[in-house]
Amino acid sequence: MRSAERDVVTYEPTEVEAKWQRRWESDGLYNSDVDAERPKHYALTMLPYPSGEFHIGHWYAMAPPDARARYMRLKGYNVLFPMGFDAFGLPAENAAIQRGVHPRKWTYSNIERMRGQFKRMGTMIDWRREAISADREYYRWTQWFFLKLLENDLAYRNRAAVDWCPSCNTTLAREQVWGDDRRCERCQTPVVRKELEQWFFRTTRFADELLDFSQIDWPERVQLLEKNWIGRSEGADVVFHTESGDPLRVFTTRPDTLWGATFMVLAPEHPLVAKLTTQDQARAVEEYTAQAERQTDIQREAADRPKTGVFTGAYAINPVTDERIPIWIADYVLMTYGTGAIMAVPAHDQRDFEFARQFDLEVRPVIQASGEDVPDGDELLAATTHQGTMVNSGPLTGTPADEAVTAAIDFLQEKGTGRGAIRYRLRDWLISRQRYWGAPIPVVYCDRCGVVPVSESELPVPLPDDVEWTPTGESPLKLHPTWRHTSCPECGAPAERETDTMDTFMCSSWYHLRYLSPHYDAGPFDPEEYAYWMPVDSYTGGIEHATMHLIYTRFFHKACHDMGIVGGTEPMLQLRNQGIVLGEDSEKMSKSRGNVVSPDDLVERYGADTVRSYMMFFARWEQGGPWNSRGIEGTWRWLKKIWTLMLEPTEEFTAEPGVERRLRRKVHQTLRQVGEDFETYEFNTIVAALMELSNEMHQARADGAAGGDAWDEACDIYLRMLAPIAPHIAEELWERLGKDYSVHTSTWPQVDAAAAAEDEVTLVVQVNGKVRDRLVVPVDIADETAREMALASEGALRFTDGKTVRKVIVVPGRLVNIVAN
RNA sequence: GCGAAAGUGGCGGAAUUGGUAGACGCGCUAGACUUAGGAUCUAGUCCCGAAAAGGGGUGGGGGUUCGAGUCCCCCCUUUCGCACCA
Repeated sequence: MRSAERDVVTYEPTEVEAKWQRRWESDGLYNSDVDAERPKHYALTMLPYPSGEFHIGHWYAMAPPDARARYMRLKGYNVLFPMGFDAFGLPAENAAIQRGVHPRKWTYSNIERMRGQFKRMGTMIDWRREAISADREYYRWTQWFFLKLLENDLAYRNRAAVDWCPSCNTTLAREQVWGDDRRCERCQTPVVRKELEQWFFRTTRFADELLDFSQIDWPERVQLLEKNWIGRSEGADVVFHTESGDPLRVFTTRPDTLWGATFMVLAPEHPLVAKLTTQDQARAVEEYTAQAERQTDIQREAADRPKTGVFTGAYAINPVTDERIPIWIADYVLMTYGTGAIMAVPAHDQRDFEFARQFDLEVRPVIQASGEDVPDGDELLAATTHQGTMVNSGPLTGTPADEAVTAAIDFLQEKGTGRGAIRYRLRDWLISRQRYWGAPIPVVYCDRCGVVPVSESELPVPLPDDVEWTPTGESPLKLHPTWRHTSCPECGAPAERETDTMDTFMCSSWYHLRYLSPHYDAGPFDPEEYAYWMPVDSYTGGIEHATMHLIYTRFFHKACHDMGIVGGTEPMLQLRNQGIVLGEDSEKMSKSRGNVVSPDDLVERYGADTVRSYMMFFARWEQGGPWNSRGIEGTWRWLKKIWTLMLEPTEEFTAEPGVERRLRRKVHQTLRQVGEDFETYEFNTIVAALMELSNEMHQARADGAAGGDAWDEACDIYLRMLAPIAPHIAEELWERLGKDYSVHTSTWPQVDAAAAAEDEVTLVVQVNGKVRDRLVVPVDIADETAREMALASEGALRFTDGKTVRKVIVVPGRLVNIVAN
């Protein structure tokens, strides 16, 4: 009966998938709860922005990690695989402006749609733990964290020149300004600089901690990007003085070359410029400064542009030589790095060299390369950076160059004119945004009391729904008729709310904590959940967040650690990055190019299991690559073949023992490989291995193995291995083979090492490194036997004939190389 | 300019980390079965060679080694990040 029925059943993914998705949901199969008895595994994938539609990149980012989380579950871990939405942000507001839909409505209906797409993907997400950053119960705690940072002097307000996107009408963090032409990360509009009073977080205070990756397993590439971004430089702060006595601080990585400093250069915006400029230079300086100011708005152009600058008319005293050296201003010195002023050593710094040649300033070498004469500064063609010995350097003269930096610092410290110092490229994180759709900054301005934090019991400071969001450059909250008016939490007098909202990266800096207990209202997270689940064991997402989210979230966690809010110092122990799925034309997918692949269409045509499997198979996951619309056919065929392979009526069992032994060997070898590849995120070879095994099973069936014990074992193990990858078809076949629900709550099989072991190997016979024969021999063949068999093999004899065997190398159980001439 | 990663069949990609290069899949070729197929099945598919024998082959050139896709040096190309950071 049953087999007759099986005969006609064809694989209908749509039916199978809908059936099991309903069942799993009603059974709460993917609920994860604290269970002290079992080891935990927190698998986290970067939360999506609810843009409206799932694109294929979402599948690529989500499906393989989902498979891995499922694998960990089968391995016996209590797995938490949560999901949520990074729901505040500009696109919602832009949609509102363009289409007149309220950002809230736009965002939440997108979430609705995308949640449905997630469910169709067949993920093991525990939706009870969903967190949405635009929910009041979420941003209440985002605001709470802001207050904590403020309380602990990790948040501050400052008037500073900040990057402003004229199209998004808001300030941007340094990290959100991209490229050499300084464009807005979101809309590509060139940014301008504005002087504004803004909120910052003290990320720079954590620079060294952020550079320490010793406790976490993050890709080298990410570490490097972050190291470059943080840009730590060791050197010295040196105090020069102007002739009129004003201190002029510089930072240098080369204090050893101080004796070669023949002039100084200030950034045009340097505060001392106006004061020290002499009467007769005033006009030139003003003109240059005005021009530089205009230029910063575009950008100060490429590095290979000729140097420009103007003499201020003033002089400084070189603290080590007591010489009088001219002070210039030039736009190659940036106000935003170091102190905005440099000592120029043209003999040993190429930029200073170019400047000196441009304006005919003295070039004085202070390092002599070993075995060479001291070069004449006037004749140098470029700055020299070689090692050697210090010359013309007062007490340092004669010091080997590699000891000179330390010696110079010691000398400065003794003299009291400088000390060792470390500078970073990293800036403090600017978090103010002049936009509506974000978490309001919970601060009130009172004429009498100044900046007053909203008290915790008053949180959240709610975002009003009735706003005009015409972009004006001011926060829409400022234009609201009543919202900003409040009373001072301290003195009760009329006061005004901060009308800026927070950068959405603030929301996403702690979402992994909110997942632990999204509805908890005694704190941002339930400490019990934290104690069990944190830290995140496996974090996956795109590398584009290396210098943004990933720096912010670690800063955030470390700050919370220092404030006693969390116990650990690292939020995510392991990080892995998926690559990018390109269009079939190998270009980035975009609507304008028309090369966008819609996952919904694929799911409709092939089913979620095929799409999931193909996501794992089609490229090396960490690398990504161009889409191939024909390639998915192969994966689709594979699943169909498995279906028939397992459901075809069983013929008579006629297999010889060798067939079963071979089948079992392949099964257990595959099992071993699949397990290893899951550990290392090598998803493509997992699917390849399973394809190989199904080919082998096909052969075994042809050889009459179906119905035997080895066959049954093969099916059983196969389905458990398939379950993480293609959860629906695995569950369906599991049921049809009469096994207990659910395959997803079963266990990962044990490798039978004896079954996996080969009893024969192909011994490669080489003569002078070239393969001349292949012999099938017992796996445990003695080296001496192998050697003799190799020497006697037909292929070897043909090539050793008439030659003398000089040497024979035996690689046990693998290869024999005969050296003969 | 600085830093990093990567170059393997027509294509995506394997290769136990120094030991049979090209697993698996796409595509292609031939055949079978079908009213038909863009379904399914079988066989083949790195290049030269009719075939066998053999030879060549992992961007290019050198080197180390019994043996190199893998290690070292030089060069080329591509991609990414930073970009006058003192």
